[in-house]
Amino acid sequence: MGNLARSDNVQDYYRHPNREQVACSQCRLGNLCLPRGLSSEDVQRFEQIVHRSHPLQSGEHLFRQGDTFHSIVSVRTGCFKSYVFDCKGQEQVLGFHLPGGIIGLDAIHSRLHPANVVALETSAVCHLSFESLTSMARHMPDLQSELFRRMSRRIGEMQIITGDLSADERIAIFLIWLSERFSCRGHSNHEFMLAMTRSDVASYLRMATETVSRVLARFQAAGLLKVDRKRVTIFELEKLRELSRNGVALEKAAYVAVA
Amino acid sequence: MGNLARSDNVQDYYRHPNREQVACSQCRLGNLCLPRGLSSEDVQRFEQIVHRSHPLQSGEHLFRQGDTFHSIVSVRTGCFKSYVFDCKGQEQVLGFHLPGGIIGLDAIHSRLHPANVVALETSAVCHLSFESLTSMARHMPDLQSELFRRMSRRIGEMQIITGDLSADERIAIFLIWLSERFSCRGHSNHEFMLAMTRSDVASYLRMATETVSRVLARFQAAGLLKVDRKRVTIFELEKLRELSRNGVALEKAAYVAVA
DNA sequence: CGGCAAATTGACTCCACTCAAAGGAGGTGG
DNA sequence: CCACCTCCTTTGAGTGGAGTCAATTTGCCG
Repeated sequence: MGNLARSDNVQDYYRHPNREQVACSQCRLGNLCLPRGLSSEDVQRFEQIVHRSHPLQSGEHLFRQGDTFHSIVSVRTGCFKSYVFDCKGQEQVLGFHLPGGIIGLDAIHSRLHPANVVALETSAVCHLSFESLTSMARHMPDLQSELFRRMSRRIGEMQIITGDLSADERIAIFLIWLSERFSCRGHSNHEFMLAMTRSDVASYLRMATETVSRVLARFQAAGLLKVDRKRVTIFELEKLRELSRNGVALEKAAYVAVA
Repeated sequence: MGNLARSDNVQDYYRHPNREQVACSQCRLGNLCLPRGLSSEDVQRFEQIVHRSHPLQSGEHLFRQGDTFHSIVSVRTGCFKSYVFDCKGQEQVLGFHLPGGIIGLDAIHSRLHPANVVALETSAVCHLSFESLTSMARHMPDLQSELFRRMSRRIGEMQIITGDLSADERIAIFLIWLSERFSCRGHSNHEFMLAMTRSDVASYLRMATETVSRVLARFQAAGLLKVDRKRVTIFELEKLRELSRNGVALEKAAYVAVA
């Protein structure tokens, strides 16, 4: 059984003698994080504005909706979800944040966090004072452009997710997204743990919890993957990728054949 | 009959003796545009990187998908839509760009324009070399933060649109969005022209063209508004706003802060 | 072991899509 | 100026995908 993504957050934390004091230059995130492309000199200056807090336990909130915005947060290990409550009091998941992800880009313009952000498992983060960050960016063109790149990429990503997609497509896209996020951190791209519940996924993908169950069951019946509670094992990554790209729903025959 | 938004693009163009050479300080967009909050000195320096091209006619493309990214574009007058083709060759509308809007924020990270952008009516724009813009931003904190604010706001906006909304809610949100965009430019907030076709709206809101027709007909039957081809007259702005709020709980105030 | 939340499964319902056809509106050319 | 054509829009009828409601089942944790 390979590296399962979920467990390494805690390992990470206790493995390093210095705990929160892991230098950016030593960080396993490497160039997934903001200092990407900076000279080692600049990385050192960058580190001076990094504040590494204690890990958050599952269920602990990083931000609450309405909190004043001071710093953006880079996820080192673990997983977060951001969410709001709609007018009916229903929780609405806006996104998941995995290591390398940056939280708080949506809070800059109003200086208020527009959403709640909660840890879904034990998670470590780095806080970056936004004021320091921007003033530093003025003297580090690479940092400034990395910030722009990040925000731009997020805008592009959201344009895709917004698309008019079937339940099958949404699930496929979501699984591929997870797979790629794990693989670019050196984990298996076909076996991983979901940190979030089915209803988190459902809310994020704007569908009913039951539909998530049913689609996963259908994918499993078709031999694309196996789900055992939180553990997902993908057998046919390429077919899944095709599904996510292609937008063509699986033929019902395909399910029956294997079932 | 009040100021109808659609007609003033052409009027604007021929009204000014200098045509493309309208200075930022004289521009009717005022603080809807990027130089918002800059000192008059800085505005003058800002103007030096502004390139004002001839107006585009309806149907002319500003960018094509895959074009290399050089500059972002501020819409002065008119209306644009950005769109891509999905795997089945279907056009997928990603957004509409009205005066004060900025086009190209999604192209920064890949240095390629991810979408086509076409004028829906005669439209005037200002091109801003992104390289010049960012290097200038390093010496103008207000400009830098305005850039960050813009991108942040866009991310927040998209989180809302992504929501799990009924056809009625989507249409209501769309109409309110238009209304607010027009009113903050000094136009009527209850009577305006749609620059886009029903199927553009449908594609943008991820629904069938027929559904747009039906919902508008239903709103009209309910006395909320009147539609006559492209002209929309809203009678019950508040009820419409209520409808649009029904799905979303994000603090609207944060986002409405002038689009 | 019991209590509880998460997940699954089935039955039924409904909103929005598809298919189809009939009006307009506007543009073009004779 | 009218006839014609094309694209946009509207309206109707029928269908289906995903939601809702409800009943279990499963796993987790004290």
